[in-house]
Amino acid sequence: MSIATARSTETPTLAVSTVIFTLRPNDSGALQLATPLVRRIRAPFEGQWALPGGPLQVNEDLATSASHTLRDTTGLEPRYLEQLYAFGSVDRAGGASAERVVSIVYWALVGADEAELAIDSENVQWFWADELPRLAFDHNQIVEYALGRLRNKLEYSRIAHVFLSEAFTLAQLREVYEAVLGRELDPGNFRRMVESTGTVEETGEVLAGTRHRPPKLYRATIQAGETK
Amino acid sequence: MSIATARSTETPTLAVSTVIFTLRPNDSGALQLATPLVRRIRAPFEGQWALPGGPLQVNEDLATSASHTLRDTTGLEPRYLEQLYAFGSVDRAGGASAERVVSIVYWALVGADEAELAIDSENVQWFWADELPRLAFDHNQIVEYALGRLRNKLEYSRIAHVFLSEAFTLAQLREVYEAVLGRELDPGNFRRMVESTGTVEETGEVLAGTRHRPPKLYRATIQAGETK
DNA sequence: GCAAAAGTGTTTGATATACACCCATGC
DNA sequence: GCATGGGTGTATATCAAACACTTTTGC
Repeated sequence: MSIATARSTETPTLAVSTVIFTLRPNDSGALQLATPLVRRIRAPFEGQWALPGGPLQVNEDLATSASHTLRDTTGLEPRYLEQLYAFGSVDRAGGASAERVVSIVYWALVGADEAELAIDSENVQWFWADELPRLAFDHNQIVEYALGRLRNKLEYSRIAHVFLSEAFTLAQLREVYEAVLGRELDPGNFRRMVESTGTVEETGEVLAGTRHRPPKLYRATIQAGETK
Repeated sequence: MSIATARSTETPTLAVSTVIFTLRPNDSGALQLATPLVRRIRAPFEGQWALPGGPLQVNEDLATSASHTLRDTTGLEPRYLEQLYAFGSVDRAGGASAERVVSIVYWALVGADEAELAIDSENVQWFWADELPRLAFDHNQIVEYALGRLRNKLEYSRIAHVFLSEAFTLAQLREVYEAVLGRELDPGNFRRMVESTGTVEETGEVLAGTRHRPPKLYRATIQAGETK
């Protein structure tokens, strides 16, 4: 299992990383999942892209640390934040590092509207979540795992609206589902599904300016944003 | 949030703990969930019961550490082992400790047959999972969380058979479900549910010695035991 | 034969899907 | 008026729960 040969009395280092998702329109105008990565500026994996994160401070809670990272790298606030998994294989650096690092990974969602304001710099760039380059450490696997969790969670819980602004049409909400799940949904059935769960309520307003019948606007009903 | 006042450059300590479940017949003969706890022999929470666990060794994988703990405290091997959650609130010791400890918690299942051989000593005792005393740290919450995960997992995955020995009757399997979920299930519907999932197959044998029609024996079909 | 659990069959209701259709607006 | 997506209605399939019934053993 382990390829580590050096033994020491040192304890493993603890880091917190965050997989951040948002939705952005791609070239053909459809929404697509995007995630920000940071370029590593030192060994191991120097120059390669990696998940944003850093060592856990003694006086900082895990979720707080994840939020911090998000703010520091993108300038954004998470609309949703949840612990994903703790990754700690002895050989997860693939032999590229002597140091043992255990990463507690969170995953976060930010609004599509806010995400447009996100910082893009030489060392922070957004990628399409399904077209990532080869990342440092085991970070490709981690993103895959987070994607699976997001898709799964979308189906049994009701977090889709966090991608949207406060008021939205059901067509917009459906577009979120379709982008995340990667398949088309029947508008009629989708409407019934959403209405039956009681997660949205009408605002009373409609969205004007479309070429056709103006759709009703909805808002999300009160629902706990997770942190644990 | 935090009640910590001291700041230091120290890094948080990393520990791995394990919530261990098995099924044991209670006084009325019905199966009930039991879990082993260890008595703390030093501050904080000296003398109180706590989850088995210990600091993570630099050259040890997370799941391996959890297995180790299980073996050391009970003498048993896990039949199922999965990461539960990383608990790391700054104040999770409730002010009783100056040290910051982040615990990566696993949950494990051991067979009811094996569990009878488990060690019971002055400092290791088995408790009914729903009648625990007040535990050290936030361990009561952790066990509750693990219980929820077990019940949930039982319904959508097929891990119930790990409590049983290799060959079992459907009535025994149903008894496991009933004990974990805490409600009775229709024998006929239960049979169909199990058969439709294809998780069991007939051994060809029947169980003799009952007062009535001898039930068929089944074994679990090949299925991945998780570790990640 | 009778009791008791094993095992089978049938009915019913809830829910998801497919798809036909009407509605309201901009042009 | 007509194109277009918004929104509603309805038939069908699938599946879970309830429950009646038959089978096979020990006594």
